[in-house]
Amino acid sequence: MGRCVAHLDMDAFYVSVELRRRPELRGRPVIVAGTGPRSVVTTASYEARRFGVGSAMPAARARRLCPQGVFLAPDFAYYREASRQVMATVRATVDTVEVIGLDEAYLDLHAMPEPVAAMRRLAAEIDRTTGLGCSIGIGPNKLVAKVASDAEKPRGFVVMTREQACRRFAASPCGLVPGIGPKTVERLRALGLETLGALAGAPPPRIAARFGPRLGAELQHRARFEDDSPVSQERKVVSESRELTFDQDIRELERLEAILAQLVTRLCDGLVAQRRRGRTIGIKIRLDDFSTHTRARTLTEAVSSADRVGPVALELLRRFAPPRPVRLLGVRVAGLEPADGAAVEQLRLVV
DNA sequence: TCTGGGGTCCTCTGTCGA
DNA sequence: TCTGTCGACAGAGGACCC
Repeated sequence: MGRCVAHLDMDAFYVSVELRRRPELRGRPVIVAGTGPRSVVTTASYEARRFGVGSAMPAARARRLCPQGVFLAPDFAYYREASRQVMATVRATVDTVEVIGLDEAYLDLHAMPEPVAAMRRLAAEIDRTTGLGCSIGIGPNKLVAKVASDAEKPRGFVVMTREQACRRFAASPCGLVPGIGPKTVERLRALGLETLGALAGAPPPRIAARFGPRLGAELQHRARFEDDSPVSQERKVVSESRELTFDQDIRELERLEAILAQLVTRLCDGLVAQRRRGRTIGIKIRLDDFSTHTRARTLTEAVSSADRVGPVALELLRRFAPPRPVRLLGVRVAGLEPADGAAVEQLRLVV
């Protein structure tokens, strides 16, 4: 029996969760976005999307496009709780569940006798127990399932073979499939390849000449909806970071140092609480021209406390000596491991 | 209209030791 | 002893995702 994978994607998740506690806003354009002058839209309701508002758009632009929109500040603790509720319902139906973020999951259905009927029941069950809508795609691999779940949102339910996906999306832009982002779309366009069908059928040497043999082959696999990546329940956390974009750019090194110290404290409090530590300390700096720079140092032993991480981060910042005003500052600890021989399971992210 | 926060993974390059 | 090669690793940048 071949593989059978479902992708479950909650519809406009953050907005839908907000509407549960504010039902009077149903039917109105609701936009979850940060409050600062440089914040972006996290999620927009389908009513707001009709005004051209979309995820990752600057909130200021969203306000101009949709002045009558209801803007809500994100409440991630509330969304996490809603996500736990949804995923608990999913796990009650399916054994192998790979959770992606708060609102998505891949489900391995190969052992399920009637997977399509089971997924229809699951969507209804999520609606009944949480009041939230979802879209589900089912296919022979994660790639087909993912694109299928996106195809008819909201409350979509699409079942496809790989061949059907190839036919249905042959004329779609290459950026439709995950892993082909805006930059790659541009490079493909420069080769005259605008659609998935064109990319899938292009001579491999031509793609390899532009993208290298590995990435080139990978792009063509995706265009043909070929994907053998497993549905894996556990994702290993390899790094943790805290970063902050300032409302206004900062020039003074002393102010940056003080903010860096706060970020280190926030990061290390979390690491210590989770009994994790790491060997590589890094900083991230985005300048006012939006160029991003990272500096890192790997220590001989893993650390987690602010008084060990702080001085390293500070020295990296001083050595970089930002040549222009700074818009974002971040700190990161990578190469994470358990702090005290604790079980390896502590490194696993089980959302 | 300028572009968040928190992640993963890949590529390229330089260094170092076997 | 010198030189070339190779792999591992670290560092930096970038693409991409939710």
